[in-house]
Amino acid sequence: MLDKSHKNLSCSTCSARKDSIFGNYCECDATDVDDLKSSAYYKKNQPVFLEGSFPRGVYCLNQGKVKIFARGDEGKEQIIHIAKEGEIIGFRSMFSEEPFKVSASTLEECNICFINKEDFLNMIDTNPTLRNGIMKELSKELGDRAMFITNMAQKSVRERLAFSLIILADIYGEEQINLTREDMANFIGTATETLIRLLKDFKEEGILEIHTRKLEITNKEKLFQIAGK
Amino acid sequence: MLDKSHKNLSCSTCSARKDSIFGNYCECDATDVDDLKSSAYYKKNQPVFLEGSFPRGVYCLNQGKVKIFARGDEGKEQIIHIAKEGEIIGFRSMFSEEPFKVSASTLEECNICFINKEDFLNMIDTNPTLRNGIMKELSKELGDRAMFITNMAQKSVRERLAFSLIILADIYGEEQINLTREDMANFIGTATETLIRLLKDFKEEGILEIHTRKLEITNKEKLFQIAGK
DNA sequence: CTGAAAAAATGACAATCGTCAGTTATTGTA
DNA sequence: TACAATAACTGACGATTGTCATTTTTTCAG
Repeated sequence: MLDKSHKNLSCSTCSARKDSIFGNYCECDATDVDDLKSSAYYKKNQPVFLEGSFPRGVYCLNQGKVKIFARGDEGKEQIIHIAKEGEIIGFRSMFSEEPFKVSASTLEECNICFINKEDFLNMIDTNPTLRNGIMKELSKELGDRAMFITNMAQKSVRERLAFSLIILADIYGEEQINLTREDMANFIGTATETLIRLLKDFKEEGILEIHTRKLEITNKEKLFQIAGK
Repeated sequence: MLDKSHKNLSCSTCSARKDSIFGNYCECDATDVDDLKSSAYYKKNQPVFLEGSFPRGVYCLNQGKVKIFARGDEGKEQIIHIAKEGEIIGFRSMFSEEPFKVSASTLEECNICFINKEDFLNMIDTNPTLRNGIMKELSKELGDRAMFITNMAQKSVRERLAFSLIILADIYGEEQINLTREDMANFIGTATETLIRLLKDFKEEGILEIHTRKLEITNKEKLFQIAGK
């Protein structure tokens, strides 16, 4: 499944392509992108890019999940987003011409392709469909963040956990949610201990089963109820 | 200062123009925009656009401040952003082709210009400089929101108040901060009562003076200290 | 397979913060 | 100017949630 050779990933056979901006918006041949990109294997917990540095290009996730996070004043991580197969990450700072405001780090073993800044910007300039796709993506995300902020500000930790589990279940799809308690707490915006206690509550309420690190949602309906709406 | 005639605002004499995307990125003549836009006078607390509706165009603030807010499950407002003179609002949903995720409402008397959706999209398509400006703006905002989320999730209400006062002081510039306690609480993400108590604390600590609704910051240095970094 | 390190879990405790209920002050308007 | 409506403020109280300290479990490298 995972290709550790760093070489023979191809866009034309990329299983993540259909979920990606390229798949949806790029009329151009997959091979066009193929020629430009390079691909690499990442181990678990390996940085992809770091807050403060300047982008040299964009990353397209072929396989695996990546956390996007900011750091608070005391260095505590706040996970803003968890990117999965098909997503392109790291392009925002390229447009804003600022250093990265966030860092990205793999949550599991990953295959990630890389497209050079110049090549990517060139694609954007010459391909209106792709460009519109990117603008759409940026705008959509801004809307999502508004909701995220509202949830953070107004919901209790219990409600936020329910809400976040729904999001995570969606990201992990068929798989079981697989995050350290610390990462999960940093996504929800709470202390690790509080998260653990609430997970136990949820378990006792029959909402989920805990298989050590992996979580299995058994009553999604109730999660919606707790999350509110 | 405020023009209630709905008619004789001109981009070429617009004092907000220099702070706007148009001023910075649009090589085109101000009169080009002039011909397309219409302008209107808004009373205090008047909606500009509403969550759930579809955008018909974009709004350019000539005079006055506008709050951008989402609503939580119980209908409580969460203010995401306060827009001031020169800012363009309402264009995100135009790109995402979704209904508005947020609402906008005037905080004071305003003059606001309106540009039709088709005309604006046409400008974007034909003017790469403007387009890049918009993309830069979208990306920058996404970075800001990541920080906003982190602050919401990790800072205490006291720290958030300090942080928010710094932002508000910047938005209000020479003027004194002028918001209802409720709006301010909805910006910080706390209960109105808590906000009032903390403002009193800050006053006693010599950080600000309260002139009923208006706030005068007297010790910005200390605010930075409390906000953390 | 084993031991060390990392992660998960538990308990005790205090403080922050939200809620409710009520009073005082301010604003806008007839 | 007075009155109603809105906003600002105060007090009491308890629940939620964070912190610290410690134990148990899991993971992983040698």
